[in-house]
Amino acid sequence: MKAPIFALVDCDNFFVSCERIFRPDLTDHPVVVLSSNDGCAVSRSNEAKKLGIPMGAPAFKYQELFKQHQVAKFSANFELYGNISRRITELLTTVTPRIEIYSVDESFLDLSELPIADYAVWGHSVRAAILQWTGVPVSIGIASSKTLAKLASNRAKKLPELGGVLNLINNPDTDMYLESVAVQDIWGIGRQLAPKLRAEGIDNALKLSKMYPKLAKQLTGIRGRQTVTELDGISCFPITLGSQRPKTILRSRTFGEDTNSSHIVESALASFATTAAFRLRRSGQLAKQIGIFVDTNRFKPGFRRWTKNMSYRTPIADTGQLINDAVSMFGEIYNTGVAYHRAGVWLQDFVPDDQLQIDIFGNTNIHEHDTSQKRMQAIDSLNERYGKHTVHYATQDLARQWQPKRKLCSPRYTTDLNELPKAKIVHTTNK
DNA sequence: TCTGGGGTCCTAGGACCC
DNA sequence: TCTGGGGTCCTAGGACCC
Repeated sequence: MKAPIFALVDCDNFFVSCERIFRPDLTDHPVVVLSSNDGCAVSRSNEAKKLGIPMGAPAFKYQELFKQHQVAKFSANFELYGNISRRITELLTTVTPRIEIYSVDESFLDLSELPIADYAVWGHSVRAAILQWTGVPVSIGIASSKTLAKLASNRAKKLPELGGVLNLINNPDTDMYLESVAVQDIWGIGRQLAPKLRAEGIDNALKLSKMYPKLAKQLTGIRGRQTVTELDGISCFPITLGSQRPKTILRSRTFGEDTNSSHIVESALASFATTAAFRLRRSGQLAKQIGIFVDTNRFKPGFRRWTKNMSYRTPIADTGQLINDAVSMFGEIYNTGVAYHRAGVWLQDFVPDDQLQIDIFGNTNIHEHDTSQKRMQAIDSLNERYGKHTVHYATQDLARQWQPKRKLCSPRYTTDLNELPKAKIVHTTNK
């Protein structure tokens, strides 16, 4: 077996880059993409970063700066980003089928078995192909472990002279690159572990790579020890091929406005249960547990959260049943005096939908289960064919007022025929 | 006035059992 | 008032990620 070699392909400022595909006028211009309710900056162009807008910056605190520098703002348009993301991973799949889609904007590739003479040259050609075919700039890191590949792509992003690609395989400058990465910027080292390590005098990746594994385990737990080993060039985290089935599914939103209306909250919960159940069915699973939560505003004094959950003897994926249970659980905790700010539905404790166990007390109603499965299949295929909300449950319609605000949303350029980009034909005449 | 959403894995401690 | 030791399983919460 050959020594493992990984590439991490990481899109630059992904959401901003997606918006720029259709707005070339915004190249070199500061751009931010805002979260739900246009609340926080969740993606920033390099120009916006230079203005000092941090990740997660609350938009209302930066309005002045936005105005002063004419920062272009967009509400997050996940249909667009999801579509661009799929185009990129399809392209990468033609490079090698041994790919792990790590997130919407990052994929690991296993290069061990590929006949590549020069990894840096290979990286630059992949980068150029993605830019040409999708318009999205990426950074590529190549190394013998995932953690080092992450670190390499981070350097490739930050150091312009690298042209977006850094290979650390047999690279004599590896120690220099490790030394230039602060301990809190290492994959797997977060807000809690970084100060602990700094207190031990370990403030960069090179020092961490030389830490005694025993001490690392003691100080940072098993994952921290593995991170140390990975930085030392020995792979601990293998590539995960194929699509993984989720272990929990959560759907939640902050409301457009706080509300104390039970109808509005019920309508929101019904929508969350619907999308969660659809995701559950698409993953080929049934759930044994459903839970709900409702929150007040966490930034206001007296913040509170209420939760409720229930288990099913026979696991289900039936939207109607899940809506019913979500709404009735809310009925048990509803309080007319509360300003509800946010709510959510989660599903967990899954089993594959082809392995329904008959419980020993004879409580499993196979007939009801089969009827439900067929009903759901019919609804899903109608909605796939004729559009998302063709068939839905009435509870969702009781009130739509809970929906978050998205005042600055770009068109769904690539996924809705009515919102295609318009081309302007310019006639030129030769004299 | 205005502060996102969706995940995974690990660990400590309690419940329970022998 | 004293009243073992060890194992497993489960769960809540912590820490991390994008």
